[in-house]
Amino acid sequence: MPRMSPDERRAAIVAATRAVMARNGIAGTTVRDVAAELGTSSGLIHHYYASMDELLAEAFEQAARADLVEVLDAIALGSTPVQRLAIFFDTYDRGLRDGSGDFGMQIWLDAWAEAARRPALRRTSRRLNEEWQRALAGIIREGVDAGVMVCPDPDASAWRILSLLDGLV
Amino acid sequence: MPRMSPDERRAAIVAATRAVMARNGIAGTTVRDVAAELGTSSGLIHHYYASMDELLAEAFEQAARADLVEVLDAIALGSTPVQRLAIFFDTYDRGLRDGSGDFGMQIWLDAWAEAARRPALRRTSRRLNEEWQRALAGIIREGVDAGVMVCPDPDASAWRILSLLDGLV
DNA sequence: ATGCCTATTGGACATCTGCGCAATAGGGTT
DNA sequence: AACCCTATTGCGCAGATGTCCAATAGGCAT
Repeated sequence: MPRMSPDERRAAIVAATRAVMARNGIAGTTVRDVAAELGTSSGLIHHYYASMDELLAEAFEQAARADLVEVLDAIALGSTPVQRLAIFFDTYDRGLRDGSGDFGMQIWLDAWAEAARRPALRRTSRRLNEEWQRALAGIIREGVDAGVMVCPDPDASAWRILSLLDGLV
Repeated sequence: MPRMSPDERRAAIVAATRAVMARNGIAGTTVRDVAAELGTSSGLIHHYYASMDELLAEAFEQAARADLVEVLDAIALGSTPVQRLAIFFDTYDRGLRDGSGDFGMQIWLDAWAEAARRPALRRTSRRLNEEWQRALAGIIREGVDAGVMVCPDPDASAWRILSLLDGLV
């Protein structure tokens, strides 16, 4: 109800959307749910976000990027490529158990399923996935350059490893 | 339009549902879509299936079981456990490329996402998944009994292997 | 104080969904 | 040919959803 600056309001809307998403899944997140979570009217959401697709994409991006940043920060603690790779697997594993982060990997399944109907969400999901791949490929490339790993095609290997990890959910 | 026997009609409804499911995904399959695909009225669907959930579960079961049977048939051609395991991986791999079968693995993602809202579909999905696990565990157990494989817990290993394969999509 | 800009409201609207029901029509039996 | 059973119709209902819009109100500059 209180009047907020556009930036604050946008942030509050996305935060409320993330909360509802974590509770009901992406498909179960409606404009009215978000408005109720926020304690405002539903019209306000559309004052800041042109479409629900756009809002869901933004909320998913923030949620997914938070997990990515968490893993990247943990990786930065490793001093060698091998250490960093070990930390990557360890943090990734902990992240998908929905323990520390906002929620686990279920949101990625939702995102992939909803992507068929929501163009903005599809683009965001695809972009985030590529960022994960780039991060992992970077570690492998470091290892190859340092001579402690052997991998003819780090990019392809990164894709395959991520696929395996995702499947473990 | 033509009058059909209950058995024929039920089969026709499920077939039409599978067609729509393959085209629009599980979430995008509505009663009216199925009726249009079938060339009948929407009321007819409810004359044979009490709920949409039930119909989707039945259609998913038939589609998923078709893939399972295909793999099981291929496995039967192998003479040794090792051969059978190789055939399993090979056929599974071909199946998920949506080449031969009705469609690929996308239906499993849809099923998992929709399972949150549709109890019957959730039960069916879970049951089919267990059948896959049982099939794979059976092969491993044969290998262990024959002394050509070593595995302390075939059931757990089967789950893990299936997770990995699913992730590869 | 006055006035303007805009954040915020609350509901209307169109669409889509699953579902149910009274009426119709087609075919097999007698 | 008369009849009954039921497969089939077509529409209506209630609920949910995304989107839009005219009206309101709160705060900042003047």
